[in-house]
Amino acid sequence: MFMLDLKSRVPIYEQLKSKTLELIMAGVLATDDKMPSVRTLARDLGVNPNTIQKAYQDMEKDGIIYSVTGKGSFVAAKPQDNDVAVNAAAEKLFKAVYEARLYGVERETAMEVVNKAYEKE
Amino acid sequence: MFMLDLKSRVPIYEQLKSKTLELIMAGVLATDDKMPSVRTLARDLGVNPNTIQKAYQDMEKDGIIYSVTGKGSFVAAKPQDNDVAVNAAAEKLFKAVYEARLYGVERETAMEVVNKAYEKE
Amino acid sequence: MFMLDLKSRVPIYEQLKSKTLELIMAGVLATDDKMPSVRTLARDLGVNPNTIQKAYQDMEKDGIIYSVTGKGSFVAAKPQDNDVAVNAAAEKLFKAVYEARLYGVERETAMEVVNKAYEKE
Amino acid sequence: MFMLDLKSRVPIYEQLKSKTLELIMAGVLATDDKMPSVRTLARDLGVNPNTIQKAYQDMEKDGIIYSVTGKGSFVAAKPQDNDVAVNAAAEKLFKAVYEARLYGVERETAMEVVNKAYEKE
DNA sequence: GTGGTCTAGACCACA
DNA sequence: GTGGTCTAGACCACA
Repeated sequence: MFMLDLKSRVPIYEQLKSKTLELIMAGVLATDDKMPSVRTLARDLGVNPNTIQKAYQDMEKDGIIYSVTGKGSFVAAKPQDNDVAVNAAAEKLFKAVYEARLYGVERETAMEVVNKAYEKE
Repeated sequence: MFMLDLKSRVPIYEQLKSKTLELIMAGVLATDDKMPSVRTLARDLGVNPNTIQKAYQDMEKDGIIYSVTGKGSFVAAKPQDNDVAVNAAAEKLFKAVYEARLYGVERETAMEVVNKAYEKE
Repeated sequence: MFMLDLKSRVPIYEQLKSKTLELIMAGVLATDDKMPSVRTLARDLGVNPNTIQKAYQDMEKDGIIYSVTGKGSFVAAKPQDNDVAVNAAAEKLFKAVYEARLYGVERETAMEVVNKAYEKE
Repeated sequence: MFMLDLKSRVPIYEQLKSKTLELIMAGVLATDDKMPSVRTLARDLGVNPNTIQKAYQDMEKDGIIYSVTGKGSFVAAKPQDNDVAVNAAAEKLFKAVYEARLYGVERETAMEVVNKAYEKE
């Protein structure tokens, strides 16, 4: 379920975050589903538990999962349109577009980039 | 020319980078134009020379300016389409769009964000 | 582990970057391993924290490490062939070879230089 | 003779240096040939005289040309194998190769890069 | 605790 | 004069 590319230059914890988000958006992981424990997932993926821990902490901070002491981590509510997380993502996007513009990326090119990112998969 | 907002939460050196890029894209600063010296600009803006130095070194790494020891700093060529810098900016944009999508930002919202960033000013 | 030559003409922050890269390529530092904190390393090496900070920020820009505010700095994935970083390095190399050629360095001499650089150590 | 690409992101003064070196290595410019004056060349190329001045100063420093006050600039001796300039170029090359190696460029790849740079043209 | 930004200096090589 | 490196601090947000 959480198949990652350990050889990619994308940090493992980033991949895990993306993967989890994908599974949530696709409906595979539903609200309040239990996430695998840090140790279990670390063993299954063959990576350092600290790495998993970091991804979980990041996701908790981003409101993607929540943890209950002694019970584990669980999937939080699916991001909705006026969620804090979605707005933060839109804000980040705005900065990226603005900087791309400064570096000479044309509006049309930016639009193509958006389309490419949404068509993929 | 390099008016900055010293009270902004945006780091001074980031503001200086953006401002310089804007001036270059607007044609106010042309290729090989001399930039003010680190010390001069620091004095004029009322900030520490190290802060200006950091901005200049960042810009040199990004290929925005080049510096000649003992002579000063100069404007590098304006970024062109197909340029390394422009492509890197487009690449960064793609990642930002992709992540925004993962967080549930709709394609239409992304489009609006792009338009907003290009309309400004 | 990070033994540096403080008396060398090579800047301390450059030495630290090279050393870190060497440790990563040698497998001593693995992906997601925690780097010593800026202050800890500064104390251990007997240099100013700003100097370490500069090295760390350079390395983060180059994709060698990544830092999480409040948590620390971590080793990014080992550069792979076809990586952006590796390609950028090859690009830089091409320019250096081309310029050396312009200055009258013969092909054989260039080859020797390459062998010398790869034999060392 | 000194046709440059004013739209390239390579600094004009760098292009002028490279072009001059090429012309010298190709035998088009011979030792003690007079270089065009800074003002003449600036007018012919349609660039700022400061840019030409910078290129000339760099080339004089590198021993590619020499200037006689009141008479102008002249082509210096063609770089020979044990020239200071050639050795400096080889030294620069060594550093570039070493850094490329650190970033994960394989020896074979480095060799290919060398061959590509020498085959071109 | 962690990294990120900034001030206020010093000294260096290069021209 | 110019940029480049470095020391010795301070204060900030984030966890």
